[in-house]
Amino acid sequence: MAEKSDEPTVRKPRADAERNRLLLMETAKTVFADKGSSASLEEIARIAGVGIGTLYRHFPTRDALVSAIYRNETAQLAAAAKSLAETHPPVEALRLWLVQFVDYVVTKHGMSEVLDSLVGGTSELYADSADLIIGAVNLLVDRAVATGEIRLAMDPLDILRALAGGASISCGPAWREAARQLIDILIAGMRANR
Amino acid sequence: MAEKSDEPTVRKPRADAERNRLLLMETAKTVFADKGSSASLEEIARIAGVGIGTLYRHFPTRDALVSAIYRNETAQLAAAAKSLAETHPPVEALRLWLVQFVDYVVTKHGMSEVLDSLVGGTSELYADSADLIIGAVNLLVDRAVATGEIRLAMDPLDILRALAGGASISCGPAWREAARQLIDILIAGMRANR
DNA sequence: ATAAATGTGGAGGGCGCCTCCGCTTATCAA
DNA sequence: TTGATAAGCGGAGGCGCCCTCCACATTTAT
Repeated sequence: MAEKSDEPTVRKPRADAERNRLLLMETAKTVFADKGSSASLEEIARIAGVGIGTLYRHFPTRDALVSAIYRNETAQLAAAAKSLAETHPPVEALRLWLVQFVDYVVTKHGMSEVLDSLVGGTSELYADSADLIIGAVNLLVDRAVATGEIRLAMDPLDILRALAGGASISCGPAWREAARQLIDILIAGMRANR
Repeated sequence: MAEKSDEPTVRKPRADAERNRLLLMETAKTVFADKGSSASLEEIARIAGVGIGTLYRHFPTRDALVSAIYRNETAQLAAAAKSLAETHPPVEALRLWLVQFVDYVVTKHGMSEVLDSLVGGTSELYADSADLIIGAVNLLVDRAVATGEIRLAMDPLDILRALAGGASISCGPAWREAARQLIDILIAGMRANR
């Protein structure tokens, strides 16, 4: 046996396949940004210059495509929680991260798939990305609760739902500003020191 | 001229037309409740036993249909603001109304058209319903601000956006509970007495 | 060079949206 | 009651999108 010990045959993935995958993701990112998340998948394939079948092979569902596009950014957002936690006092870190979260959501202007993926909870496909976000917000909230600075009688995820949901209704820069105010109000409302 | 002075001919609206209009609204309400807001309009027409053309005559867009269905309930919700304002202290009235607002939204489980109509702002069709809601929340917030009990540095509508948006992501009873907590936190955060 | 695995592309069936227009039915005047 | 006529009905049909499927092309490994 000249193969790897556990797999009968391992073959280098075809070069054209990987090329098409990346091409589709780039094209989709542009088109989604232009036309919103409901853009036609056939149009994306057309613009990318590949057949519709190819798109579906790489991304069996619309969600899979969207998820793939934003996986990196999502991971970054989650990572930011850690670094904020290390460099800021608990409540301030939480506040800053929530602002970043809103910015992240707003730039995807109303892509309900993205939101569902992060905080909706039903989609299996997104489990990993969602876990990252959930872990991030829990880390920050737990820290702030541990110092006794804030109290929280609800799932932190629901705060994200409110912030993200607002964006899905009134997306764009206006919500960005509104959400900042909202975050301040929420933080104030959660503070334990009356 | 035996007719009205300004109109050449006024004729009683046909009885079957009005019948079909009501039938469609009832059917649509049921179907939307069952299958969500993206249910097929053709299916609604089929179940109602009318042609698709008839549906489109009465309700030129999906929004028009949804809007017609919930116009009454929306008006009631708006009216509740007035009666709460008369029977409760300002902040409590606001809190109670927000709870009612969430209940209202949740029962339409994630009908983004409804939400857009109320707080999204772009749709012309809903201007009247939206104005009612905007008037209601402004009334309550203004009252509470006037007594100095709360401060608010943002458009009250944005609070509704957050509450309604959350429902669009995580609809159902779970959000109902979460929103109640959120409302309490918001009220606490808006209180001026530190 | 050749075999085998891997990936491609687009035709095709299904469905929903919406328009258009020939036909039906209710209303009104005589 | 009986036309005349406006008002309304309904569904065929064009379009676009979704997604599957498979004959064919390309790549990799031998």
